[in-house]
Parts: sequence; C-alpha cells; structure tokens
Amino acid sequence: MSWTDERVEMLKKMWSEGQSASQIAKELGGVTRNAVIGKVHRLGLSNRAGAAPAPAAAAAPAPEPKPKAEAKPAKEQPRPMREATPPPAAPAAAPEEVANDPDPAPQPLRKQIIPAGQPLPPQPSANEISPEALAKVSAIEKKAKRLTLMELTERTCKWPVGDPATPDFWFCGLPVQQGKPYCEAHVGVAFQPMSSRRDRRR
DNA sequence: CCCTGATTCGC
DNA sequence: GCGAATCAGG
Repeated sequence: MSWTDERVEMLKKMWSEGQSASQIAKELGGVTRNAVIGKVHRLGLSNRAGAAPAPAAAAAPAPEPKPKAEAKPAKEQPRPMREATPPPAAPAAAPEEVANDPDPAPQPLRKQIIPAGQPLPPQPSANEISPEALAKVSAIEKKAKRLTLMELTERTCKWPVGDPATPDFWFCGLPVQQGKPYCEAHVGVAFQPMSSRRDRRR
C-alpha cells in the first residue's frame, strides 16, 4: 500500500479528529500504526493542533512565524536527552487541550427520549445504580471511541450506546478493564447490584 | 499486559 | 519517502 492522496487525506482527517495511530491504521488497512505515525511525522502534523478548523478561511494552516532562515533554533540535542530544559514559557495560561472545540459532529443532545416500543440495549435504565456510576458513564461517553461493531476487539469496551436502529449507535470502545468486556465506567454499571437479592442464601 | 506516540535508521 | 524496530511512557 502506498500513501495515495486519499489515504493521506483520511490520515489527516482522522489524526486531527484525535484518532489514535492504530485506529487510523486499521481504518486505512495495509499499514501498521508505525507507518501511520511515521507518515504523520513526515507530514509535519505530529502536533495534533493542526486541526485547522477554519472551515471557510484558513489558507495558511501553518501559523509558523517563519521569518526567513533560522528555522531550527535548536537543531538537536547532542545527546538523546529527553527535554533537557523545559522552558515552556506559557505566557497566559497553559493552553492544555484548549484548541477550541468546533465540534465537527453537531450532535445537539443525546436524546434521552427514544421512541418506545423497541427493546433498548442494556442501557443502565433507572434501576438502582448509583447516580455516581451513571454520571460516570455519561461522562465517559464523551471520550468514547465510538467504534462500530466491526471495530471491536478483545480489548475494547463493548458497551452499546444509542439505539441500534439509529445512525448514531456505537460502542464505547474504550480500553476494557482487564478481562472484562467493558471499560471501567461501564463495568461499574454493568455488574448490577443484585443488591436486594441476598435472601437466596443456601 | 495493554496501549500511546516518538525516534532511529536501513532500505 | 517509507516503516519496522525500538524507545519512552501511561
């Protein structure tokens, strides 16, 4: 496989979406995550900030104030030292994960009211699960990998989200908790209580 | 152990 | 340019 225009584009897209190299590799097929990472670096978009939202503007996705020469102030450390001097002269506040959030997927809200009638997935209905666990789950859904059925692996959380009969149905996909089929958050809510069932003693 | 991205270096 | 091997870390 070679890096055709299409493939590179896919790569750029997914990378800017925050997909991991391995996921991108799987999506593209024919390449390993190493290949993806290598390409990413060669393309010079190792920095995920290259999201370059600006849907209408943006002709210069390279806000590199490249005066003229002198593009490499610090060539290379003579020794493979890992950050010998961390001078992050962060002027304002640490722009940790700032990068605006254009929210490419304009999904207003996760409708809670789904057309009744059809059986819903395991969904943690309002049973007797600790509100905290529920909150944790809904919070985790924001970070979910949103995998499709085929993308699930032995180690991706298989918790279904949404209505299977709906376009936005996906699986959590976060790393499972050793052995379990779900991620930590979902394990917590999956292994139900059975609290009031201790009378079955024998 | 599983995973992540980063780097190196022979091809 | 490419990417496997390796590295460094979570």
